[in-house]
Amino acid sequence: MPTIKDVAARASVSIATVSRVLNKKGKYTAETEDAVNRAARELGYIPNLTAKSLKTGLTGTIAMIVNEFFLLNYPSLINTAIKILSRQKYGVEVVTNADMGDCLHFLKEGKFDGLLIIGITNDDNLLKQLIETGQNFVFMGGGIEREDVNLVEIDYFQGGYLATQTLINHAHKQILFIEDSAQLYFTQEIKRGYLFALDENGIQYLEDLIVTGSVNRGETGELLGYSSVKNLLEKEEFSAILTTDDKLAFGALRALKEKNYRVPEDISIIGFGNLSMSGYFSPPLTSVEIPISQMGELGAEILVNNIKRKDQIVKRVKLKINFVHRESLSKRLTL
Amino acid sequence: MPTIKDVAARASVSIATVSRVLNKKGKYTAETEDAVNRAARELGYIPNLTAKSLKTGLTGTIAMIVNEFFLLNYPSLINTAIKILSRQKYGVEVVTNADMGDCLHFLKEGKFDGLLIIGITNDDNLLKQLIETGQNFVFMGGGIEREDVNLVEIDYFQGGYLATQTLINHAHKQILFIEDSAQLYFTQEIKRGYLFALDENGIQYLEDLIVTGSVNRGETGELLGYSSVKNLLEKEEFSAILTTDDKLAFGALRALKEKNYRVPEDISIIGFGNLSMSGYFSPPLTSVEIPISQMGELGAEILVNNIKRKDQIVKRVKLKINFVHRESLSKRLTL
DNA sequence: CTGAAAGCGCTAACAC
DNA sequence: GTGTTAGCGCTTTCAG
Repeated sequence: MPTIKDVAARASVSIATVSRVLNKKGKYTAETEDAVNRAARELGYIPNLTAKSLKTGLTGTIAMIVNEFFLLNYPSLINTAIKILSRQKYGVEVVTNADMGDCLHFLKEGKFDGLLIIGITNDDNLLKQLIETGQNFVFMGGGIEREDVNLVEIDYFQGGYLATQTLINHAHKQILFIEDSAQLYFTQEIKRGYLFALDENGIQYLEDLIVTGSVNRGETGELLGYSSVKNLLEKEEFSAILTTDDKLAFGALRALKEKNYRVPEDISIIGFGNLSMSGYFSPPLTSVEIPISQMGELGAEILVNNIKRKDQIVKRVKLKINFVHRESLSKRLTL
Repeated sequence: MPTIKDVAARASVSIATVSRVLNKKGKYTAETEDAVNRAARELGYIPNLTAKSLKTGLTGTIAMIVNEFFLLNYPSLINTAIKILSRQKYGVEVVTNADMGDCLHFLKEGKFDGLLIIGITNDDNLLKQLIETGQNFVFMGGGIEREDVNLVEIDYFQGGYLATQTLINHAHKQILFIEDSAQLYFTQEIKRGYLFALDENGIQYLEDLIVTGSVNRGETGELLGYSSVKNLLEKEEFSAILTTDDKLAFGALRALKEKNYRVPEDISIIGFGNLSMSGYFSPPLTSVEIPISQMGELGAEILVNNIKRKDQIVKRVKLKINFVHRESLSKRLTL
């Protein structure tokens, strides 16, 4: 691999001059510019990024800390973030299964110019240390109490509340709630919305109508939805189902079909996430759409602004959900 | 941020000694070991990765070059690769929309220890240059003719052939073929299999029964499947559908339902990819499963072995597909 | 067993 | 306008 020295030698100038013209900084004549560019081209010279980083303290790469659930279920989040970031000449390293301690480590290693963190469990002590590094990072998804960190969150609570309220408005009282996992923040928030709506309408929630899976540990959402509904259909009475993600709903739909229940005539169902295929199921699934791409976009933009402009203005954004009415929901007729 | 100098000063040793004990290389007494470790701990010292890289020439990060289609539709590929690679202490930078020229650039920049390349269009000249760098990389998905590069491919051709043959065995002759895009390699291969099977059975293929979308440019697969079938149902005669990915099939399924066609009684349909929800549609979708996780796993392992053991043994693997029989397929009854 | 010193490839004062 | 030089923080000979 040729280095800046080789280029300098070939162009008969000093390495400083090479650096100047290649980075278009400082002054030089048109002739030296030509000579340097030609030498560089002829040698196939590509500047070594590591050396540059060591000198500048900037690596041009962002770490995206994301849990497996989001990576597998909402790849558009990552895709969008990468798009925005690469447009600004940043590379994106995707890290899964990291905790806040790892984040701190990453920042201290100097490998990244910033962190985009999604769906991590908070730890106030570590968060404090993160802030103290003075480095740039933004959290996504929510679950961070402190007001002095960048946060782009989605109003999952509102989603859970709205979905439940809609069901109640359609005369449903016994609503089966299926969640991917009790560990995931968004799941907790949706449940909080569900319970809140129930409570507000004077409906006592039933322990038996809340099913908790462990989808973040390999189990597929479809299977969880399928088997819970298949089991509970015989044991419990309910006229509607709310799930924390559409895949759970897909499974539920199938269980219902196999047991000869009609949707929505016998049982109504609302999913979460509005996946691309949700409108193509039969019946098309009513779902709470979450602005996942927008979250990635905003998060990336805030991070870049923080890094580039050094504006240490903390941004906190709460994104609204969008209720997508389709055909899996109707007024309660049975029970 | 404390540097190795600070640790050395605090432990009253030289920086060379600090480096030795922190990397457990060379010799040192138990006392110096303790002193250094204590100093490092007390200062919260984390070695600077950039400096280390500049010295060693190794960055500990792999670039995963992946097109948007794979990122969005098969996130498990990325997830698996990250898992394997991070277990070996490698970070993974995910790059989308890169071509082979970019790959070459990446290698020369020295930012990566290796490349994992998925679904990129080949360019023999650039490939040659890639090889000449002497760096490590492995291709995934196929489309590389040269025998002297690592390649983990999936036998898409066989998948397309088998699916079509199965349809023909079920007395289907007019088979609608819907592909995401003519640009994508796997799509071309599936089509090749489709045409081959047709030809082998003496069935003339019909231009009008081949629909080509541009899913890699933002269009959703479901919509493409839906609208093509909805249109063609009135114009063309066919008793079966084969799609290059399950999302297309989901759309097709919906169009058929809306037009009151029964699946599989009136029309049979086979998808590709066997997504997690494919078995939960109604009817459950017959699909050609592709070993996408396994591809990521193998690719990552081959790459790591190449880097670590410096075994320049070129590995070429062709992974088999797995036909998943479900209920969207039956013997032709109509037409 | 430990320290001094060279140097990875580059950028940015600073002199000329 | 251009060259010299001092590092960025680390690893690794090479002496001792």
